[in-house]
Amino acid sequence: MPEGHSVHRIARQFALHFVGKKVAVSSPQGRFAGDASKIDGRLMTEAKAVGKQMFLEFDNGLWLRVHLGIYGAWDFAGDITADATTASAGGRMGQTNMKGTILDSRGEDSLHSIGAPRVTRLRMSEQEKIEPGYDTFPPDPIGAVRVRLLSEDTVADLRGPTACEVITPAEVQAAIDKLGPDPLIDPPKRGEERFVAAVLKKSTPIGLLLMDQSIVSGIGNVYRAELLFRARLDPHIPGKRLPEATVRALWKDWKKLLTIGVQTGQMLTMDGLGKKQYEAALANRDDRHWVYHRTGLPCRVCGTPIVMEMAAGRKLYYCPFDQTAPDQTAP
DNA sequence: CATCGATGTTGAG
DNA sequence: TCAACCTCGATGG
Repeated sequence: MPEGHSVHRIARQFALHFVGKKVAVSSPQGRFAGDASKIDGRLMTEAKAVGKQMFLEFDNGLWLRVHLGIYGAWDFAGDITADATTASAGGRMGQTNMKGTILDSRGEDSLHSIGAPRVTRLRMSEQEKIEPGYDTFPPDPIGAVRVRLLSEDTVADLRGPTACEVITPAEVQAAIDKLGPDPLIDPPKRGEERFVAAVLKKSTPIGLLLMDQSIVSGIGNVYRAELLFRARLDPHIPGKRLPEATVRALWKDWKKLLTIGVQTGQMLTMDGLGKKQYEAALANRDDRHWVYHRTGLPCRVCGTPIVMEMAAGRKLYYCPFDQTAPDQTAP
């Protein structure tokens, strides 16, 4: 479920609260027990995200590779500073807070404790939310926890990942080499050039290319639909038929949306709106996108009903009126 | 309470 | 092309 922005935020959580600490690694559920012993008790030395994958390095040179897939999630607890969560305060998390069950570890309502250093329990997947607290540290694992990473004052539980394995540096490099550029990882110029070159050589429709992690990293079904609408681009156009300028603009827009996503923890794709509409988008998840999940609803620009069609097993949403072939003669 | 579907990927056929 | 993976919120009875 998480697209690239979530994974970067999760990596940041590890960088802030685990890197530099000795980590006890276990597998309460059991399925990771063999690999857990390879890194159990080591110091975590680095945390980084590339696209939808995260890599955690330990001081014996081994890495933990995690891909959350469609249901994976991390639960953090302990000395997790409010830092990583404040940016979401206006959105989804605000709603959670308003249910009234959220207390930080000092027993104060999180909404009214700006600057408070701790929250009780933070779940990070495609959404982020604060969950009810616990009595003793570390808290008991909730559900089937594949991996538990426990430092002296923080804990992270992983459940439902598509991929979770301990690998060597060479294998990390191989995994990254299979991925297309990530705007937050690749050097700016080089990332754009890689993307443009890859797209312009493919006869595959751009709607599929944007979802191909070997072409560009981190885009999922929401960002795909929204990027194409923002570009007013027909998803069916083959990559090689697009003007180069259009492809460059797509890359720049992805970099922009990803940056916003990492900053806010939300997929804000209607950033050009006025203040009033923008706040409505923040408040209502159903009112947040141009075309995603809006089958049959009127296009926000022209009123034409939004179309949904299946493409490679995923739902593709677009406006059949506004999203057209780009003008080949444009500069 | 049962069922469905999801912001993903892999591998079998 | 499609099922499997494995979890959980949304939906309907």
